[in-house]
Amino acid sequence: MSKKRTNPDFVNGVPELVVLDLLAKRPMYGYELVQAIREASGGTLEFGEGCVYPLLHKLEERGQLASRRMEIGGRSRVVYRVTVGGRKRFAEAAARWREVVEGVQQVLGGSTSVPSRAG
Amino acid sequence: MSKKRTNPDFVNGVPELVVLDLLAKRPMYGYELVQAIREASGGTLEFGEGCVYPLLHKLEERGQLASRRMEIGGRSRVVYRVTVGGRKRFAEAAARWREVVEGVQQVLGGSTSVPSRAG
DNA sequence: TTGGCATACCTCAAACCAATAGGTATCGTC
DNA sequence: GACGATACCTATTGGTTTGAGGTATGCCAA
Repeated sequence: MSKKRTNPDFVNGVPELVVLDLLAKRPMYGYELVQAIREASGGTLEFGEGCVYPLLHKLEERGQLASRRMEIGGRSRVVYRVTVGGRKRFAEAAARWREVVEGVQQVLGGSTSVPSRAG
Repeated sequence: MSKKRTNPDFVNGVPELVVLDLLAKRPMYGYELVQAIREASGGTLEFGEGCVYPLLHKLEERGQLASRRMEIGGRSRVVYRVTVGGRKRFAEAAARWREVVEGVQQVLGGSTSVPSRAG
C-alpha cells in the first residue's frame, strides 16, 4: 500500500463549486449528485460520498442549500436545492475560480507552448 | 478578527505548479520568487514566504529543485533551479491542472455565461 | 556607534479540505 | 434468510496554505 493522497491535485473548493452549479440546474439527492459530478465532468472530477455528503450538510448549515425529503422510486430521498444565498455563493466562487485560472494562465502563459527564448 | 482562512479558494498545488514554472524560466531565490509569483499573475496569486520556503525545501528533497548559494548584490542568496525531474514533475502537474480546469469547465459549461462564439 | 527599515531566510501551530474506510438501512432477487 | 446495489452518514487521516514569529545582514540617518 502506498501513501494515502488526500489532497492529490488542484481540487480544493471545486466540489463546492460544482455542487452549487449542478444543484442550481436541477435539484438532486446526494447519491445522484456523486454520479452527476462524474458524468458532467467526463470522468475527470470524481468526489466520493465522504466528500459530497459532509459538503451538502455544510452548505445547508450556511443556508446555501435547502433539503427536502421526497418520495422517489417509492423511497424517501433527501433532495437538495440551491437557495438564493447559494446562487450568490456560486457566483462568488465561480468568479474566484476564474481569477485563479487566469492567474495561473498568466504565469504559465508562454511556457506551455513557447520554446525557450534567449534572455 | 474573524476566522482564519487557511484554504481560501482553489489554490492547492498551484504554488508548486507556478514555482516549477517560474524557476524553469529563470533561477531565482526565495524572496525573489515570492514577488515573481505575485507579479507574473498580475497580483491574483500571492503566496507568502511561509508557503514558498517550505515548498522549495520539499521540492529540493524530492530532487526536483537544486539550490546553490550565489553572491548577488554582495550577499549570498540561495538560488534554486529546476532539475530534469522537476521539469517532468511540472509537465505532469500542468497536465493535471488542465484536466481539472477542463473538467470544471465541462460542468459549469453553460452556466457561467460567456457565450464564446469562437468555439 | 546606535537605531530603524527593508531585504532575505527559516520554522511552527492552526485551520481547512478531500480521501479513505467504516457503519447503517432499504429494496429486489435468489 | 442471504446477498448485493442503492442511499445516507460519520470519524479519522493526510496534506497544504496561512499567519505569525524569529534570526541575520546591508543601508541610511542621527
